[in-house]
Amino acid sequence: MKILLVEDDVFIGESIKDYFELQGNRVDYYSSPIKALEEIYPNNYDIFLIDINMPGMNGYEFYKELKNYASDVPVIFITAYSDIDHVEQAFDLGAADYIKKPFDLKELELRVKRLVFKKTNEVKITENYRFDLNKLKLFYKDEEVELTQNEKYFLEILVKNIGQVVDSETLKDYVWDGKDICSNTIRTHVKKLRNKLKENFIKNVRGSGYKIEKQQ
Amino acid sequence: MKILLVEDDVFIGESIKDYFELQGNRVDYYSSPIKALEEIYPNNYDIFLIDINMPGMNGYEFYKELKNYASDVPVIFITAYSDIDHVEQAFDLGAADYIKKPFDLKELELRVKRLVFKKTNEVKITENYRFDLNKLKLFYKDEEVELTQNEKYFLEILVKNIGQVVDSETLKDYVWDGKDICSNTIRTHVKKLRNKLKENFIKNVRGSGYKIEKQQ
DNA sequence: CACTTTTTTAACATTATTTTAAGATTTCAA
DNA sequence: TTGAAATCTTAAAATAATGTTAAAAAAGTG
Repeated sequence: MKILLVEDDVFIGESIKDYFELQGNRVDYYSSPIKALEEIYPNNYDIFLIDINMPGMNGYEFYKELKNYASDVPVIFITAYSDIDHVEQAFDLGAADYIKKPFDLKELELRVKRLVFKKTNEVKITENYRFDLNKLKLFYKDEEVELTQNEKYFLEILVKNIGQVVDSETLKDYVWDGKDICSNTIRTHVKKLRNKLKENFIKNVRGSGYKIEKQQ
Repeated sequence: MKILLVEDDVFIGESIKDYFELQGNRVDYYSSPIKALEEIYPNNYDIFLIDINMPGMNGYEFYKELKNYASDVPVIFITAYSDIDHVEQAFDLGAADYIKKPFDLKELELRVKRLVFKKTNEVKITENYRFDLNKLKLFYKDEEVELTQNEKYFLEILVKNIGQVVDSETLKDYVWDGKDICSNTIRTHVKKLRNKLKENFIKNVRGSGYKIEKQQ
């Protein structure tokens, strides 16, 4: 799971980051929303944790920006306020949840898990293929398909967005962590991956990116 | 909005019913899940509000039944428990949300509204065709029509100005980013697009440009 | 270090899309 | 009715995106 955390109180921020990283998650922590906007690809996250009261740009405005690029990523607003108006504003913006300070980290974990692991962690790709989003493992009829690290990340982001196109900027950022790679690298990886598959469920959408078709 | 409410505590049940009915909604309230199962048609509701701890049949079991007939209706579980096992069980079942007792009715309202009035950015073009302005996808009766990049942009600008003529300067500027293209290019694209459609909703307005007629 | 595996690059092949050109058809007004 | 302008249609050329292959570079392993 990859988390974007934006919280101006560095003590709270670091605590949350440590807590989730200890459980094997990836946490990108920013204490300033402005800085975050400059550096991130919103689509790469499973969830946003955003403080509402921050200097420079408040959490609502910040989320409005993110939403343009990642309308499907759930957000939990962290707030020191408790009045219903703030809750309402949050929900109007499409918030998935909100949590009031001070809170127990365990409670935050519950709320995060509730949103992120909405569905089962195994996603059915085709009749025979399924992908385990926790263990990043691909199975063909109960038999594991051996994947390299990059292939795992590649499938992870595709499976997370199953039915939707994942563009190459998102792929670069997610699989290669923003590193500058040659234009061919993605294509070569797709080729290698396809070679390992008995059915080619990795579809290219010309001019946009790659996707896995959603089953019905 | 039509709500199914199943809650064994009659005081809470009636309060919720009154609250939502005051706002012009219809609420079918049952204090017993067994009774509810005998009388209702699950598919008639926009949302289910289900208490978890009920005598006779708990909320999870009750929802499992409903789900067979109405898998798309979102459910909010009402619970007095706060431990993770219950939350997990709820979400394994596909719960859209849960809310802990005691809660503010306004908060429940916000959570309900968020689920029921999810905003979409889909524009109806004809009886069978609709266009998603977020994802730039065209659908014919729930089936996506494959479009090339330029075709997507072309439809986007037409749909955004539905009912109005879009002149060729605007088209050039929007689809081709101002690039100098031969006078025939637009026509060829229109032709290709029309070939993909079962109904021709792209009308030419001689001397002006193209438009999509507004539905009523 | 020597070996294997994985990742990246480069060069070229293939395919899909976009654009152009040129003839056919439609439309509208004189 | 007729001619010019606009639009439609078709095919083919030009361009751009993706696919393929092999080999070099980098990373991991004992």
